[in-house]
Amino acid sequence: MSFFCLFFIYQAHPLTDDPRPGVGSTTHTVCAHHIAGEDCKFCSIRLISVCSALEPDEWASLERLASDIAFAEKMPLIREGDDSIWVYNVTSGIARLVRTLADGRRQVFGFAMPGDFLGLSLNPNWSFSVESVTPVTCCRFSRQSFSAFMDQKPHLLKKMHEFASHELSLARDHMMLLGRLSAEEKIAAFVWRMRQRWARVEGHAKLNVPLPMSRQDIADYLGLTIETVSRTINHLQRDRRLIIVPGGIRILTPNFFEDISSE
Amino acid sequence: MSFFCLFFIYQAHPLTDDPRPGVGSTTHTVCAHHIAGEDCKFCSIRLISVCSALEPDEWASLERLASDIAFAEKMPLIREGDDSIWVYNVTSGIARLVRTLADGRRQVFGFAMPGDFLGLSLNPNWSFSVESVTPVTCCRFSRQSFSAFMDQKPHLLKKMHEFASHELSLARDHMMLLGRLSAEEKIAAFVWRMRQRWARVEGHAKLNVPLPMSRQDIADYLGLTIETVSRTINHLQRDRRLIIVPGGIRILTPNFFEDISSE
DNA sequence: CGCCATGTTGATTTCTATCAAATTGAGTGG
DNA sequence: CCACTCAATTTGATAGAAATCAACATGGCG
Repeated sequence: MSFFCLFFIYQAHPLTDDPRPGVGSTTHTVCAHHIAGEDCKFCSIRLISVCSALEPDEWASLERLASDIAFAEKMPLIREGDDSIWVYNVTSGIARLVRTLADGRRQVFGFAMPGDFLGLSLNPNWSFSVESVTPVTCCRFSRQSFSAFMDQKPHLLKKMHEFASHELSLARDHMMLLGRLSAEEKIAAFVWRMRQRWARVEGHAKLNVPLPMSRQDIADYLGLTIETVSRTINHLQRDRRLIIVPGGIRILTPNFFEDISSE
Repeated sequence: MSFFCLFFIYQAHPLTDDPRPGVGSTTHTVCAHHIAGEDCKFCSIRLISVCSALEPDEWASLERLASDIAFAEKMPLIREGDDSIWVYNVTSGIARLVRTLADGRRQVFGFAMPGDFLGLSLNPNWSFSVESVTPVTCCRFSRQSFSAFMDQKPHLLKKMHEFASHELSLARDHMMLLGRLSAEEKIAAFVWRMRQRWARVEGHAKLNVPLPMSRQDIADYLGLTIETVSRTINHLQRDRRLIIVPGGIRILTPNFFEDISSE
């Protein structure tokens, strides 16, 4: 097993291209931090990521292709249109998948969380951007070598297909939300979805739901404006459905959220 | 090669459950028509479907698993929640992928056209309904046997993954449309998308774009109401962007549509 | 302590939905 | 072949939900 322990400062740009006022232009200059690869068998997401398809003895060969990389918050991991040199397994933190139109209108497709794979399609370039919301760490592979590895491991390909199918299913849920739900329903479904998503990362569901993304991110995810998001969340608080807490919300009436999400 | 030529009348129900007035309750009683399987090498979609992954000598073994099935227009191929006994390759016609909420709100996820595969995820049950818009013919496989066949053919699995990835990409385009485009932009993008989709089926793009689905289907696809769809299309006609023709529209200013779709 | 980003609240506008009615058009039977 | 029927579509008037425009509040951080 070859471990390269050089601490390489990966040059990249903070998020400065956003045309909306007040977005971007942080003082960070260090975006990504390439650190030593860790042993798969100590990996916290090995059981929930695509790697779960592999047998312990196969991890060794995958490790040889992997390197760990860390991103500060609000940094671009991937830019829409870029060649996809790398694919990523998110090991910690949250990133948003986003596309922006020429006039600045933005749509967030989803939030990548630990265990999620970026590059499921193995396409030669990216059709969306990925930006860290919190600090993010990833296990990174070159697309070429990961693809070649996959060709030798049909069970890994099968797992990738399962992940892509699951994403497709979530995408359809989201189309339903965007096309047919009211602002209140969108917020309620979002809160419930985040609760379930955290449960899968943490192993158990809680009524405290961390929402590390900004109101703008939530708005762009739900096809709303920041004002409507703020108003709706505060309205739900006034109705005693939830309480706004630092860094997220606390659900008071789980049934209300569950019913809206499943109807 | 075993060909079963019995003409079996498959019992199924017309679309009668739709809560909206005037939808459903056709006089058809014959839904699906199980007809003799055809030879893959004469199949019109062999080059654009998942079957394109297979070598000519592999078609023979796939044929043994396949049977052709025909549906009249406005018939259910698949009901949301059903066990997925079968998976389908659409060989002709158009079907809509749709989900309906308890209160009747509907979202159309997309339109399946010749070459499209229904059941990419190979999940044991369906998370959406599929209903024929025009008469539809499919090449049908039992999910179990298709899945087993796929396990023997990694290149077929890879093709399935490519198709799922492509669907995911289209799903993201559609999230952008639903979340951030205006009614006029939605209609224009839809028209352009249908034009491109026909081009892939027919091999060449035309300015005449057949739209066999109803205004209601278009509305439910775009997250609009039927009235807004009608008004917007007629507004585009008044602006000399297109002409409404029987069964579809004719594009007059391709650039206008292309620009809106790609911005 | 004050600055700037982020979030909240209020007033008003706008786009699309809703409600309502008229028109078209495809299919049916006389 | 043509009148009739019913569904589908179009058009018009009005309502309503969310966007927009505009302050104002909060809060983290130097």
